[in-house]
Amino acid sequence: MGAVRDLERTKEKILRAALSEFCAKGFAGARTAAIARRAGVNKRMIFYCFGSKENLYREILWRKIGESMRFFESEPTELVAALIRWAQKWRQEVNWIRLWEWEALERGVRPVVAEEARRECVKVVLEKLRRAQEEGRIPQGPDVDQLFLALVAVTVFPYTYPQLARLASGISPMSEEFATRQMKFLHWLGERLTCAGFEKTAEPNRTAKPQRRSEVDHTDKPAQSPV
Amino acid sequence: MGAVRDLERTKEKILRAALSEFCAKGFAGARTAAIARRAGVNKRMIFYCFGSKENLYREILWRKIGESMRFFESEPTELVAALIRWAQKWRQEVNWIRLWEWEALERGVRPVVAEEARRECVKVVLEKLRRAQEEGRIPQGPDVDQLFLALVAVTVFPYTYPQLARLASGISPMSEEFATRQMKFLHWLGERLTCAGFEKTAEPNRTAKPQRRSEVDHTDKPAQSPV
DNA sequence: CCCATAATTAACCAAATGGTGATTTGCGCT
DNA sequence: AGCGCAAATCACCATTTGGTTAATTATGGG
Repeated sequence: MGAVRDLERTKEKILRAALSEFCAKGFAGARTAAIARRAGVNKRMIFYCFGSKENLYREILWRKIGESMRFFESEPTELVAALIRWAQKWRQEVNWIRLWEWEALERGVRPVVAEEARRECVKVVLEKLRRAQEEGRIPQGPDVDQLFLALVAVTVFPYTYPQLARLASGISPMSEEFATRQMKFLHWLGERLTCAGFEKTAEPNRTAKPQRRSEVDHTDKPAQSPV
Repeated sequence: MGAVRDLERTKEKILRAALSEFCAKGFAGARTAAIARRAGVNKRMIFYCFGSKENLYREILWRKIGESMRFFESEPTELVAALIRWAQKWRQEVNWIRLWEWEALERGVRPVVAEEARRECVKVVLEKLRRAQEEGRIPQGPDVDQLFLALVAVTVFPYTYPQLARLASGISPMSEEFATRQMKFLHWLGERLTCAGFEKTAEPNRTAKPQRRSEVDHTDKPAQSPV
């Protein structure tokens, strides 16, 4: 086995360990010694491989951002489906959310890494929403920007503030039970947002017309419906 | 002026400075030396007054939680109004949001301080929602827990992830422009959520609930329970 | 005015931190 | 076998950290 004295392998081990550590403690709170211990590697190797704690952090952000971009690119256009899909994604990627959150808190408004890539990623989703709006699949009323933020907000929030989610619902946001309730709510919300009277204006309209019910698979399949 | 050698005054100065520092850097990132400098006070005084960094932090949480509870108690029952009111509140209390967020990240799911007080605070709002639901002022469909989380989510999100808000909208979430757009969106959303397909039975019934103010306790124990 | 006491300060400390220089160890090659 | 070189280790550093010991200064009461 080439596992001894294999630099690539060592790098991977460090990256994996560093991801956990950064997710758990943030950049400032993370300890290089702890990363080394978790990785089962001499602390010196961190600096040998990545030069500095900062560089290591950047490297991890790059990787994670790449992943998330790939996710958004393959995301379904139908609103309820997207909501469900996102919620599931966040649930199984709490670490990524935490990383994101740490960064917002520690680093401030300007992304330290891959600003362009991120902008691109967001733009793609916004574009989809805009097209959906033009084609009448979602209401014309709201700003797509704001709508997008709201959709992400609703799905991500319980994992961003697990404390509050637990206080409100009485159970852990990581539990199956919570996920079920959330799905149910997201369905309701999605229907609300898409169905009633979006043909013309955002005028409140009494004709709550049941519309094509979106098929949602709770399993995390690719759910392809590109563009 | 009695500003010289006044312990209460000194405490206040420290608390104010510590609030900024903790909001900016979190607990781990905050530096006692920086707090002292900001407060224009000898570092030793922090420990003289509060015993430890940890205690100082707890004290601040206590105060802020008290504030937020008072806010929620006086909050309007009408949904759109509540949305608007919350959004405005968050906007002018970004520091409080940050503190909250830091805590979620650094301290984990279990509140370190005032768990009971918080639960009470959430319960009050949930109760209002439930009543609104019974009286038909908001739809019967959704779980109040989930609805509550979603409402908070939508209003708080831009300030939680200013990076993303900026990427999506192109402007700073702290700008006037953003606030305007958000208000417009919240109106739209509120209408959507309340109007279609149920009867509106307006009954301006407001019950003021007397609230016991908790005594500040430096030795607040985390109320441990294995999770 | 004096003195006990409380508020304030200065100097200091042990532990921990990110980071390095020097050294050893093992793999691949001839 | 022996050599070159990269991978891995070890011991160490300068700095920063929360926290403390002990000295100093003001204040209010007698």
